[in-house]
Amino acid sequence: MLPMKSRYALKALVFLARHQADGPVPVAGIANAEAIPTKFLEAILLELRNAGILTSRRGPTGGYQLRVEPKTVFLGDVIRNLSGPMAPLPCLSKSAYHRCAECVDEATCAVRLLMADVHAATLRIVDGTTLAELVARVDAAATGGAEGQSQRCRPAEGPANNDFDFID
Amino acid sequence: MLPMKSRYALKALVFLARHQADGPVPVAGIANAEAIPTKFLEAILLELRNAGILTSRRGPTGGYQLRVEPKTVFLGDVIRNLSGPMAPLPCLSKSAYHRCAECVDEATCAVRLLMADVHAATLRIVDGTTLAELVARVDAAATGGAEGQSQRCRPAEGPANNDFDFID
DNA sequence: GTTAAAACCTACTACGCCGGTAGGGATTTG
DNA sequence: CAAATCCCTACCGGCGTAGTAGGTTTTAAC
Repeated sequence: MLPMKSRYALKALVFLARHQADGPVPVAGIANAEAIPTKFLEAILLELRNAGILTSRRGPTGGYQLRVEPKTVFLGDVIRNLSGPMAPLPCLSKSAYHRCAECVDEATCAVRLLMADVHAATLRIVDGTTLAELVARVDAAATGGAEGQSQRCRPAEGPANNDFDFID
Repeated sequence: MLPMKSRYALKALVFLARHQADGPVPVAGIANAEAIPTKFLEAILLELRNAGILTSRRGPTGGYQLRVEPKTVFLGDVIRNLSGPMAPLPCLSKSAYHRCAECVDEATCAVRLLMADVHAATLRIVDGTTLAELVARVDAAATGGAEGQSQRCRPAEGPANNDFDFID
């Protein structure tokens, strides 16, 4: 499960990308629009600011706004900053690697071999998509309707087979 | 993070696939070989038996063994049986769907659009790989050494670009 | 038929993390 | 100065994870 922190952060960033021209937006404004607990969002935006993604201004007419262009914000970095590394196994994390206690031989660990692929696939998506691309995709989903649903952030690799119907 | 339950289960299944010819294997044997807490593994194997993947025999010379062929065991089902649905958002789960409370419009939810791709990519791997394929891959990693590392469970789709170096 | 090995079952628990809340302090505008 | 806003520290309840404890039942071997 993607933690609420990261979910709220992504929503707020999309919102801020939309309102780039409006100058600083106060926390309460975003919280109301996106149905996010205000105080919680406050802490989240602070972290995004410390991560260099947002700038803030205090006092009346203050608020938060994007510090950098949406096309330079990689969503993987957003998630990582707020919720830490997303490796499915400690031995697959580069930033927080540590050996699995129970692992007899890491090189031939079946779990690791499997999850390495999952991890790589996840990273390819979240680190291969920018905030700008995500906003564009939301727009496509809103205006395009059905055609927005089948659209992807990146052109699908290989044969475009959306024909799997797995359960979860 | 993949829960320990699923990790242990995968390890045990690989072990059992290797020892298919030996008849029933007692829990303690697997636990010792794979460095898994015996009582915990006991509960896990019981669940796998209830899921129809293993059979058991009681008494001396008893133990667990695979009920079905390794190539019919999909790893996604193993994880799902032990740790529940693996959707990154409740609104992406088919088996346990429920609407996100904070989501204003599901069809245009940015978080959902992004995570849907992640989810699909994950399912393609875990539901597209069988126990038999995983065993084969462990073998390749063990004997082949370096060439085993770059090998995938399935032929890579599209251009084989392993050239991303993301952090987590 | 006794012993022992194993599966099976129920209950309990310690710990950490997640998702907040509370309350105030600092800064800036009007 | 007043008010709006960001900023900071501290706290907390609930839940899930990763086990442990302690038995009962079945079955094979002697």
